Amino acid sequence: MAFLLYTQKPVIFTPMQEQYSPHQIEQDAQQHWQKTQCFKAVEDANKEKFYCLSMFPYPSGKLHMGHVRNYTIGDVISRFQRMQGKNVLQPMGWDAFGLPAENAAIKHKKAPAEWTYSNIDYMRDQLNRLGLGYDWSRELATCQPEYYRWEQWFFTQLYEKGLVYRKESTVNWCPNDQTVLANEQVEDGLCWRCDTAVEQKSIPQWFIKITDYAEELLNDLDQLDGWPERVKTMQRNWIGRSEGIEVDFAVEGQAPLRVYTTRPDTLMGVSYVAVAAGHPLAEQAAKNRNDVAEFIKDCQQTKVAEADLAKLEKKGIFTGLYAMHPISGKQVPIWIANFVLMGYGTGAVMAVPAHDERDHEFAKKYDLAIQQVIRPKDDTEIDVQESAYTEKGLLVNSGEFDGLNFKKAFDAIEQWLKTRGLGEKKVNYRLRDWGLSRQRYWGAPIPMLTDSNGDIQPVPAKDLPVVLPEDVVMDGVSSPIKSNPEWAKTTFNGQPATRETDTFDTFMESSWYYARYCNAQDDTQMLDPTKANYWLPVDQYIGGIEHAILHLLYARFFHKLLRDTGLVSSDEPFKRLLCQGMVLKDGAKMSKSKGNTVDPQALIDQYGADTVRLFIMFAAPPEQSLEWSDQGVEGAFRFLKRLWRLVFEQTKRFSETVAMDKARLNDDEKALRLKTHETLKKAGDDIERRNSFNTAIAAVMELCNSISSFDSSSPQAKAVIQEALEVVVLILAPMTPHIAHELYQALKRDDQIDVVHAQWPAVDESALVKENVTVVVQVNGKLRAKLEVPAAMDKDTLENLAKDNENVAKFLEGKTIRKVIVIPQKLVNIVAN
RNA sequence: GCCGAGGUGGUGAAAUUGGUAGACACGCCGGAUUCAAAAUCCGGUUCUGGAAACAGAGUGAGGGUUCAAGUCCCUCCCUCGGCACCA
Repeated sequence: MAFLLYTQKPVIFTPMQEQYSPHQIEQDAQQHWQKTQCFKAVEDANKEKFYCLSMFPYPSGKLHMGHVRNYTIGDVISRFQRMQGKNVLQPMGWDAFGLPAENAAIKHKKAPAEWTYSNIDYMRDQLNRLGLGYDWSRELATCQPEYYRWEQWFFTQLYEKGLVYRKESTVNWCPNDQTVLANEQVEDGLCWRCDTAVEQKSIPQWFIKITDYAEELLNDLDQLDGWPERVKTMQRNWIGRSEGIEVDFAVEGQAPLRVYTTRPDTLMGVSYVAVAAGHPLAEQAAKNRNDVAEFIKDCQQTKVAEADLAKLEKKGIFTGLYAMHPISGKQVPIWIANFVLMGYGTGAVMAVPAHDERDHEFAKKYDLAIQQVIRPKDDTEIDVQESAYTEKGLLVNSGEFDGLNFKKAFDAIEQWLKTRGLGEKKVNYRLRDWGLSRQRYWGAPIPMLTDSNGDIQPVPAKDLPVVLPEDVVMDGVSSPIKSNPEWAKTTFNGQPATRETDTFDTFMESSWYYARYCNAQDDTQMLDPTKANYWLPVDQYIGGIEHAILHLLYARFFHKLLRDTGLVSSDEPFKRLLCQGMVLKDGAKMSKSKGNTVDPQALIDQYGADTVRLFIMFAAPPEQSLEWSDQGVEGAFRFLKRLWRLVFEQTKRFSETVAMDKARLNDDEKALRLKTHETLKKAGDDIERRNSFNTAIAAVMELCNSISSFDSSSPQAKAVIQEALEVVVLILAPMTPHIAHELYQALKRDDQIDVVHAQWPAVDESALVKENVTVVVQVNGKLRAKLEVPAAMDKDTLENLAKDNENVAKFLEGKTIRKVIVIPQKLVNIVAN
């Protein structure tokens, strides 16, 4: 026995400082975490894992408030889950390829790589100073060949599987600079460098068949219970599944004109057909007609963004050609319209002005026929010459199809066309295949080449990675790997060959990084299935709502590609998703261009990281936008100082503190225990289930207010306060980890104890039992009294007590009671008139 | 234009399942402490009327459902996010 006592670690305890000095304690805590390597994650099949991931940053220079918010949320969840006993993985890396590095390179006359790597070093240090608990041994940067080589390899695998193809596609083209522009580089239709009007140009580009997975990407949204409904809705609409038919309109001397429609019931009301400016028929018409050629050129004088196209005034031109209606045999004019998109459906639409608003507008403008073929089911009078009737109804003026409803007409017309080989049912998606080619330098080279026979070949695995040279000079116009012809020279099967000089869309890198963290330093394979299947799927993913569609859809798609290659076994990459709102100042998004940014670093220097973290978690719920307030930060700091003082005062009472005897507590002591355990229960639920950190903090503040105003003179009172303060510190530990590290040691009187590994405390249900409750009494729904009654009071007693209340009786005077609603422990509503 | 979200005191917000609107915090007002200031502590603070008790109004606008609506339904207004080459 004596031997055992002798070998026990002696408890060392340093008395607490009276003043809260954030910089000292934050430095100490961060050094402690560094020394103990407590955030390093190791696979352990016996422990439940929790993979918490925040969207990795673009290394733009220094952290902004949006980053601080994103990463604080992730860190709170990670630390909370660790306190629940989970084996937590929280990695961090860098989405390092992209356009801003090229712009900075031109501006600062520095190579993009150099600029990027120095930003990464600076930002990594900032993340550490925020006290974020990352496993840095898994750090990755997407611009490193060790990362993108696997992406190149995977791309060649997809090519072999037939999921990759090349086709002509339009880009923004500056005719003066002779270069391709990103949408961002087009300002009011002009090149941002030289103000030349931007044109659309068609060039060959690589595509990946995301449409092959459209159905699965749509259906699997149903299994994502942990995703916000709004994000799933946006993805559903983006994929845009529709059921319709494809119909052929015969054109004399030409191939039939195929159109897609979701309203075949209106087929008999077609008065013209419209094709996109890029449609073969449009090009055909332009050969003999200068005005048509002019119109097509005009349609190309715009940016390729859909929003810009949608805002255009609807314009069209008659081609001089006619198509034959497949059922009536009548000739309908073929128009070219600027609102028809070549990339969607067949690039041609049938127009039914009577039952489509856009067609109606167009028909009015160009004086085209408007023929009603649908009437309302309820026989309401309508005038289709005046406005389009777009509801589904019953067919009229449609010959043998008259009287049919939408569903029956759809089937009957489809059948009619099908038996004559003129059309058939078709499921269509709004989703388009993913264009991967970028004509920019700072990206992963697309691993393809043209061999000596002129055939296109994937770069063989043994020749990967195709390394992007980092030591380059940017001239501001052309990509260095395009302007240096030497770079493209290579060999294939011993013969000279030419490399592809386009690079990948940066969404490629961000579509699989979450999986690479599982074996980030592995130079033998893309993913290690054993490790990947231990950690994946990500349990909680956190990032901005602006990524709701593109990034999250591409990542989901990539995960399915990885699965079908046998690298992972799950169907979806992210189990739960939290989309945090923006950080605003004076009602506008914080941005350099608006000049309303607040530098996180200055605030950390002034108040410490805990204050910044606490403010940002308290100021708004995570999914809402957050209005920045310097005074709010001051308030968070004030709260931490008050908390420090509360704990300090308690440490001065240690010698008088006895163990708690629950049976001997007085009413006030019971009330504080009730508050303590109510707070614990609420905070746990708020953090884990609701991601409602702001209300968890508000609850802790309330508990601190109760502790402050509590009479601490009796020995039992000190035990109750001790319990309450331990709960406060443990609830705050995920949010303000540094002060919690220090205060937990002070409360436990042990310099060795580490709050990072503390267990989340258990709620004592016996402390939650309430003897009395407040019941609200309403007369006709208006509040007239509040009653303090025993919780167990039955309905009848409650009703009678309510009626006897003086103020209630006053409002019932001269009235007859019609109905009384009694909800025990809550409310009595007396309906009277 | 299309898709999605949001609108509550002077400000950020809370109200979790239709059941006390405004918890918590900021700011402001008053007080204590101080030679003074900072810091700290105590009290008040939706609006209108009232000394108060209390009453009336009130969650972007208008309508509806319900004993009861910030919450559900319809119409409209405003702000924000995305729209495929910003990330």
